[in-house]
Amino acid sequence: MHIGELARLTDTKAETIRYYEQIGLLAPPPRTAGNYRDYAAAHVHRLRFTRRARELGFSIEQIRALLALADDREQSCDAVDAIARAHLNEIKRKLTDLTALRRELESVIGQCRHGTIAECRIIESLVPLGVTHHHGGRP
Amino acid sequence: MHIGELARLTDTKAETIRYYEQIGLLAPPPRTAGNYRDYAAAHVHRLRFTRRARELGFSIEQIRALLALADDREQSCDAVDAIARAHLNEIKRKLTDLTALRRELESVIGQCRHGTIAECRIIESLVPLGVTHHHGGRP
DNA sequence: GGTAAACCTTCTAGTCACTAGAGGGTCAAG
DNA sequence: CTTGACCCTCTAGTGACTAGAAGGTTTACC
Repeated sequence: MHIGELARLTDTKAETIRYYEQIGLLAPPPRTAGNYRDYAAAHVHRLRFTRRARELGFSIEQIRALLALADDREQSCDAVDAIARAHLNEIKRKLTDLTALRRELESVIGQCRHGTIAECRIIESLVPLGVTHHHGGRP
Repeated sequence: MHIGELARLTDTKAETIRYYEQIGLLAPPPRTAGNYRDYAAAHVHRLRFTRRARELGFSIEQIRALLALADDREQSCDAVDAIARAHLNEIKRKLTDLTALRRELESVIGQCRHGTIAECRIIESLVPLGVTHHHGGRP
């Protein structure tokens, strides 16, 4: 199968597939007489795995590790579990940060009285300390 | 004041300050005889504003707009409000996505029975459709 | 056989917001 | 007069792609 069909089957752009090959995430397929990449079912499987992991937010390096583990069928599943848990912790951390951010931004926006910039509370909120504009004024 | 002191006062690396100057976010200060950047209080204010906005997740382009608005003191505050609200919506969207992600990842991890890779539910969860490995097997 | 469209190839450079490093210049203290 | 802390410019790297240029291949149709 050509790269376009693999792209369709995995919902991935052809450029991304070539990029994955370039960084060694997807094995280079054989080429046709016309130098076209010639993929087989195993590539579809591998790429679907990769894309699904990306959807779940795993990094390329994490996926590289997962792919290596997935091939060693006798090995314990614990290493996989560890990668997934590490990723989950990262997501939880981001959620905490974003939630704090939302609260803060909501508070900032809630103070808007829709007056002029000069009395804008949002702008004021963006200056952390008691630093004020001195537009030609004397300090 | 030299770039190092501005860096300390604003909790920003000197490289970042030079970067902000390069992209036109911070006005180029005058230079000393020895070609050192020579900052004044206004720069501290401006950079604090910028850094605080970055902490709140505003993009450089949003900050560029906010800075332009902040200088026009007669103008209505609504444009500022609009930028902040747009950003808040973006944050809410990310929170939704990330929450869904956490749920999904928790479910995936919860299925781990700590056996071998061959029977690993996490690995299985990473293959979206009913695509299976055929390690030499006949399809 | 000709040709046009759809597909493929490689290579390069752009995105975002910095960060790191090379290779040098300046300045104050001892 | 040298040491060390600071500063300068310029270039390249990060992650995970994405876009575009300039060309080659295949397929469908006349």
